[in-house]
Amino acid sequence: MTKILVVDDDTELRETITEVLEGEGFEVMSVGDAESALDLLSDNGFDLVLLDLVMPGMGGMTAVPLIKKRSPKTRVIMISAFSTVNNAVEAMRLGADDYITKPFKIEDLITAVRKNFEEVRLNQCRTVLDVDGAFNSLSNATRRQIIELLKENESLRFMEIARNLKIEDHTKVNFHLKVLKESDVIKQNENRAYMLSDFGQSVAECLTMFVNTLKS
Amino acid sequence: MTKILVVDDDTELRETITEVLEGEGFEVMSVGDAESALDLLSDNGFDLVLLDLVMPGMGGMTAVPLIKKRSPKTRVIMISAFSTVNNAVEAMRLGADDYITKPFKIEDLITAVRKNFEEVRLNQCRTVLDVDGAFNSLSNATRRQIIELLKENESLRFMEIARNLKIEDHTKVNFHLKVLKESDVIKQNENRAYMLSDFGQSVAECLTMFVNTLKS
DNA sequence: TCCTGTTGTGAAGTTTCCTTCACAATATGG
DNA sequence: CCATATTGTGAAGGAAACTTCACAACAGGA
Repeated sequence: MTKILVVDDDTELRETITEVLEGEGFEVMSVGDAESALDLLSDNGFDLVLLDLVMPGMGGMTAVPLIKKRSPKTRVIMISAFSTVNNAVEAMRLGADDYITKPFKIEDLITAVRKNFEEVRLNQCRTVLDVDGAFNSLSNATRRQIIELLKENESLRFMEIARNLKIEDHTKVNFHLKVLKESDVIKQNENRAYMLSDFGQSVAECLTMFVNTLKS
Repeated sequence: MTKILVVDDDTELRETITEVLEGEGFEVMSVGDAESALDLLSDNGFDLVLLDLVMPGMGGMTAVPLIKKRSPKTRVIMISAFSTVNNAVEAMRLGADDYITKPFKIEDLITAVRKNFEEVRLNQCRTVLDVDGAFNSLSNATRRQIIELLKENESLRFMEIARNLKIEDHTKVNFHLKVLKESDVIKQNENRAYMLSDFGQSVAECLTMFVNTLKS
């Protein structure tokens, strides 16, 4: 269930937005000022905040970085009646993920909300998969050795790797090579020799960076 | 079985060394020139090379970097009758791990060999354990999220973490917190709130570095 | 040609990791 | 003080990762 928090001092508008979004299947809460919003955010995990720019007490511009600090993965859409390019840019620089101007058609709001969720999902899928693959490769000591070996050596034949690692059972080596190949860390050239892929180069660099950082 | 390669043009000395080291329980091969040594090294996994500095054909000084490039984890002990400080320094700079002067007492040779193996083992134990722990922590997506959360937030209570991750089953969170605590990535303060340890700070930095590198 | 070393596959088996469940000790607010 | 929320433990089951085994295609050298 995706949770949205509406922050606006205009009670009527708040209720309208709440009803509409609940009609779209979201779980919505709303508060009238930024301070209450921040309190709520620290406990409950909201996915998105609709934040009014101008409010009594803390304004939206001040609230954005605080929200982002407290709950970094929560998306923030700024809503403003006093729209200038500068305001919009400033809000985005401070961490807002989107910016829409009042008055807005209710469909535009829904569109903006959906768009932001899609972006979140896309981002997560893309990089999480890559990072997952990389860490999966690196979580195993044998595979780390293979990567380091290939970083030193450009390209190596199967048995060269096996012997260098002093692993008797060649099928064991084969298993890990397969894993590395499936996550695109290594590839085979026309002579069946193994070498790092482009992605593998990055992973190898990260690995040494990592080891160096941990040593110190 | 630890394998040693002796490279020296003096056949008699080679045989002596071979016998002694075999008597000590090592598996020893020997060749009379650096070129043959390099051929052998690419296939078989030697742990240590005893390398004469002066030989007909390729000299030891030239051979050291080639050996290290071909087989980075193999230790190289340089042996020289023409010992000067400069030679020794240069050999070490080129990648030799130790340097002993001819003539030497046979015990000194054995001592040097043993010392080098111990260093290897120590190094491996030390850093491999740390790195292993770190990668073990990072190999799991939930644990990565926890680390990122704690990187943003300084310190968090148990339920704050659970809610932020949207994990219903709190014991699951507890499990991963335990793993992280056991590998010294996180710790608990006096209020039972969780925070990154010093080691955890490094790990967290590595993590973001890693993610950034992979994104590009 | 045969033989040996290389490279590979798929299917057990084994271990390690992760999740879930049942239960409990300790706060903390009303 | 009671009720509820928080925090924690250990054991049992399932899932995923790793290892081992049996077998085979294929190349190159004697």
